[in-house]
Amino acid sequence: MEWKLTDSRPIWQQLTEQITLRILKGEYPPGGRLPAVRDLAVQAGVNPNTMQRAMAQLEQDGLAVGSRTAGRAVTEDTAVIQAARRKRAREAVAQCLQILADLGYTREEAVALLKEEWEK
Amino acid sequence: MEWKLTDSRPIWQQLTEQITLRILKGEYPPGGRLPAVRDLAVQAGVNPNTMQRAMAQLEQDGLAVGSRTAGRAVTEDTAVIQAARRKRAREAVAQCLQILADLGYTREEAVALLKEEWEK
DNA sequence: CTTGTTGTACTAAGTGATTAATACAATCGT
DNA sequence: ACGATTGTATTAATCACTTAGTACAACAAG
Repeated sequence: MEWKLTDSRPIWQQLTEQITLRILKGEYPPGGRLPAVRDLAVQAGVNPNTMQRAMAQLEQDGLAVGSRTAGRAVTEDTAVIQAARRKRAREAVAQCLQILADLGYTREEAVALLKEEWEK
Repeated sequence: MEWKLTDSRPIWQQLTEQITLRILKGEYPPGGRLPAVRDLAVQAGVNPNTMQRAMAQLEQDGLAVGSRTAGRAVTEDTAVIQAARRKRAREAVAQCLQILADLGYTREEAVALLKEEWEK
């Protein structure tokens, strides 16, 4: 389990995104229990407080539910998970197309570039 | 001239990216002079020091050249500009495809999503 | 030559992110 | 009942980013 903390953005945001990704991929299945905050913090090499903040964001997004002392679990609401998955995919595509448009790429150039990168 | 400073990343990085974009689009033509650091800072509503840091990054990227007292200009090397343009486009596409792959999208689903978003 | 503009440098202060080190209450397993 | 684990809260310290204010040397234009 790898943790990539390369951006110059707040670490807790990056942690939230990566845990979210694991939920969306099903690596953390719906209803399944999440590792303890302390364990996750050790794995990621960050302070427990930072991981705590990432988990709080996860709950606010509705992807995780916290029971006071029995640990944290992924939501059982698969609709929420699927909606988040589609949203993330759409955002990624929209951002990419926005950048290409900003750079003045025509539709043909963009399609060509997409096909080219797809092969890698 | 709009300046979007919305991310939680360092402002100078965002400034560098947006000035870079203007160079890549040709809004700041090769060899053309760039506005003074102080003027740009006022336009963007940031401290001159912050804009200064953004410009230093531009020079390090080879997109701008600074003469000690006659202001700063865009590089005349169009090859550098075009290379940066292609690099940015490739990175955008690669990142998008990476996210889609992480989310478990098949090639068909990805193509469908791309076509769908393209229409907007 | 004088004046204004330019890039650059410097210090000080404020803010947010992160780390560190604890501490506490609630619950689960034994 | 008891100990271990869990989420949560608190306080302080450190660090990077940002702002503010000022200053200086080099060059252009008058």
